[in-house]
Amino acid sequence: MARSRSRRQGETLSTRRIEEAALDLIEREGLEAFSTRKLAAELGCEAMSIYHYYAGKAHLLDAVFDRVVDGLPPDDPARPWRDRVETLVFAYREMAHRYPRFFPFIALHRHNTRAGLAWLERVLGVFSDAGLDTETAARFFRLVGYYVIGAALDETSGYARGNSAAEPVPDPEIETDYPLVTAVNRYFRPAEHDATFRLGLDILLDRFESMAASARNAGSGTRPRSPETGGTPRRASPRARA
Amino acid sequence: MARSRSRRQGETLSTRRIEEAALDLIEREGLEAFSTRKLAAELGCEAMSIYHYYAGKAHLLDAVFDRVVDGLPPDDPARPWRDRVETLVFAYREMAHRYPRFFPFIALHRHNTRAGLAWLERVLGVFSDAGLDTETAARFFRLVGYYVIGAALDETSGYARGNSAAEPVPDPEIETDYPLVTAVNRYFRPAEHDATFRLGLDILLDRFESMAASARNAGSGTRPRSPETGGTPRRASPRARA
DNA sequence: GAGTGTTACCTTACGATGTAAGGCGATGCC
DNA sequence: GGCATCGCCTTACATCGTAAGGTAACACTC
Repeated sequence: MARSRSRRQGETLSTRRIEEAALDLIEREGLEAFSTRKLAAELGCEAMSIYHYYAGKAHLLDAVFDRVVDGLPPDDPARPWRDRVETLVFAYREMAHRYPRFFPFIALHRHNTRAGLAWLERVLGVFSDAGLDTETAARFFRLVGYYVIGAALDETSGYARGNSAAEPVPDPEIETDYPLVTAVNRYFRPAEHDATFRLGLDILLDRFESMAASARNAGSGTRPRSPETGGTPRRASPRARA
Repeated sequence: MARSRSRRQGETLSTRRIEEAALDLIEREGLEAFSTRKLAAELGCEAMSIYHYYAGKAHLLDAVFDRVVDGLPPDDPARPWRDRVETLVFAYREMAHRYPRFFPFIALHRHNTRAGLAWLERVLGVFSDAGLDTETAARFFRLVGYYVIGAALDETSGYARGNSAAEPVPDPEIETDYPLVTAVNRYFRPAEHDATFRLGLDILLDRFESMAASARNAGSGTRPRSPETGGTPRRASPRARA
């Protein structure tokens, strides 16, 4: 019978095999096209066999999430602060590029599993070690996160996705009606992604670093006070600070 | 017959009625739970009736996308540059908060419809008017976009989504094993979103503005040269520029 | 080695989904 | 009055997640 096929081949199921096949299938066919039945076909088993290992499709995807996030690199507290952030940030971005179809799931998923929390804790550790108060570290952690996730999403899913759009505005019309879009398109090519990403990241980290520096200068011996735009960021924006 | 029910009630279908009901349903039940059948039930018609107006579900969603993006405010070229960006940026963010369940669709969707392109053109117009070269304007447009979209996604979908996670790590465990996550949680509450968002946005726009200022000072009469980290952003990051 | 559980996987079935194919009454035009 | 077009419906199908329950192979105990 087909019953013992997999066992005959020594291809017994396992969470590892299932999750790797799932990730593979997602990257090949996309997250929306991914189904337990297709996955089962790939694994040489029936769809319901997967439910022996996971309570449902969502739980399987959670496990894939964990597996990917768990693969992110560790932090090395011995190295300079900025190297540490950049290592983690670029590793995250590379992960997004390695799993572009699955990445939106990661980006929009609650990091409330152990692997997710461990990753958050790691990144928070680096921001904490920069020598600023908890609030400033927390805010920068978050806003750098906004930036990195936004960038990774846009690079992997933003322009590439052909979600549908029956009539994708003909090129000639774009050129005449949307001249700026046309002019700027040249800097949006994948070859430019690195440079653009670097630029924005540097701006954010520069500021964080200069705030840390001025906090250090300000008061040795005093509690870290709320520095520059740190403490309670003002609502009115601080125009050009030339 | 039920046939003429809708016509009796004077509730004839129309793209407008369909799209508004769709958006409403999506916001009530979520994007994934949205189906043409539920929408039809809401409209008092049959599922297939919708297909008279749209080639498919994807096209309907495209139309909803267009409708929402079309509702974004115009630009007022008479006002100061920074006010203009901020108006558009905050309007975009408010749109995300008004349609939190639909927003991920917008954020990850190609802006290749007329409404999408018009929006891009509008925002690009503001960045172009700041007085920097095309490349710098293009890069800042993009990286500010990364930031804003990342922030809006995180604020609306990031922490709120209970996508699944069978065993959501018990709080006591979080407190002992992930102390930084715990310490920092206080600054991640919705009440803090405004302040955090403002902080990051200001950092990015400050830099753009100061680059524009130094470009103006540098050469009146010369072509706008590539200023500061503009032209070809260096790979090696420019450490603390205290 | 017979009996008893447990594991690992399968079969069947159900309700939901997107949508292709085609029907049918009401309206508009000649 | 004849006929086309419009607006909406009926039916049908493939695909999806998964509930319920089965069953063969193995792991025990006695």
